Amino acid sequence: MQTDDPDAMLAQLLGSDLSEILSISYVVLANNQVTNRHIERVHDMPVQCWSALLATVSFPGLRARDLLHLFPRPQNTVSRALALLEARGLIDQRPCPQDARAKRLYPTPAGTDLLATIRQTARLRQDEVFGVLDSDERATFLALCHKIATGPRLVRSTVMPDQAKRTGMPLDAGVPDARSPRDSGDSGFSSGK
Amino acid sequence: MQTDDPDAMLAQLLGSDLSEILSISYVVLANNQVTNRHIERVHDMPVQCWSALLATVSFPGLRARDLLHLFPRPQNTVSRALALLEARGLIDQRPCPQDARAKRLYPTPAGTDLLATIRQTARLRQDEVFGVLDSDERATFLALCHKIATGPRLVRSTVMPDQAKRTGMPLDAGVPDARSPRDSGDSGFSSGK
DNA sequence: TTACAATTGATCCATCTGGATATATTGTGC
DNA sequence: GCACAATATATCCAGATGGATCAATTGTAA
Repeated sequence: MQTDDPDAMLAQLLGSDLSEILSISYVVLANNQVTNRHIERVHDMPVQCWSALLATVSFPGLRARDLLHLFPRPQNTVSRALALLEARGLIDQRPCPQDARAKRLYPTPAGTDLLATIRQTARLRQDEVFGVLDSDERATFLALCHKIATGPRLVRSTVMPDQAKRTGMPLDAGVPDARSPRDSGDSGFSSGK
Repeated sequence: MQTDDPDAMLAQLLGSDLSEILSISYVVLANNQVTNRHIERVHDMPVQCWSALLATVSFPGLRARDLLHLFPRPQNTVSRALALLEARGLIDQRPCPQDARAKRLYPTPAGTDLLATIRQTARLRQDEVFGVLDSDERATFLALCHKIATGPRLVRSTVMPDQAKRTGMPLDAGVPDARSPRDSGDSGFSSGK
């Protein structure tokens, strides 16, 4: 099937055999373009920073490793985000008495204030994105999202296991690049391997 | 409210005033950790490459700019993804007769084959993620996703406009000044982090 | 025609990302 | 106690990212 209309192409992809993954990814990608860029421009802060700030304000005293569970991202990304938040005086990282390796995170008043500002804009944005649904639909969508989010295979896949290796790739030969040092386990994110 | 259980924290965030945005973002972030890493490991290819390959196989003859509409990403990212796909012999970029600026994209047989492999795995992954829903729920979820995806404010926000400036400036109508890169259509609009 | 804005895609380059690794601490078994 | 694995976080650095810009073309209006 052929078409030249971008909207028709999008509609067709979102109705294909990969409709579910493509649809939800499209929504989040498109929203990220708007939201992340806005927060970056207005507050000079990448997305992982205000995610971390949100969590810290919501759960004062949590540890960096808890953030990995709330916002699945590489561990060093979280570490740097916290360093930035601390450098800006938005959070405090205090050594944990029970475990000297860990640090407990607490928002400063400035951090709490800034988050309140961001939260307000984010709420408006949320209503903008989900406002096309009526309130019953919104409730339904949220409930289904939660069901998906708590599914056991979302984070621990069997069809795409962590230890999968490279396939033969019989037909590349033409790329000078070729060497990639990937491998090994997933530091940080997983609780077991 | 205080808790030390990461699962309880997650549940609480996903039920907060930002529940909808946080929930859908969580699902996609978690899935990306699994899917993108897998494809990268197995096929040595970043996510934007197989997205572009999928689109090219689905709509042979499309132009790079169409990809921006299908997969909202920075324009240079798309440009590089296509260069890589071509270097690997997975697509051809042929000059467009109607418009010498543009190039039309066509999959090679190798590209079509590789996409078939990736598509199969992606389908399995999709069933893994959405399999926690019964088929009525899946249909409902998909329909609601589509409604959200086609909402006019998803891509063109009013609360987070493109021309927003640094902190301190509230969202007054801004300056509808001269040289603002307004696009009535949707060219090079994109870019986000 | 000429001039100029708009559009398509490629490229520059400062910054960011993330896999690997390092450092410090805790826990466990002997 | 000691040795060693596991855990919490920080840091290194090759390579990716993305905002800005460029060159080439097209469209448009005098």
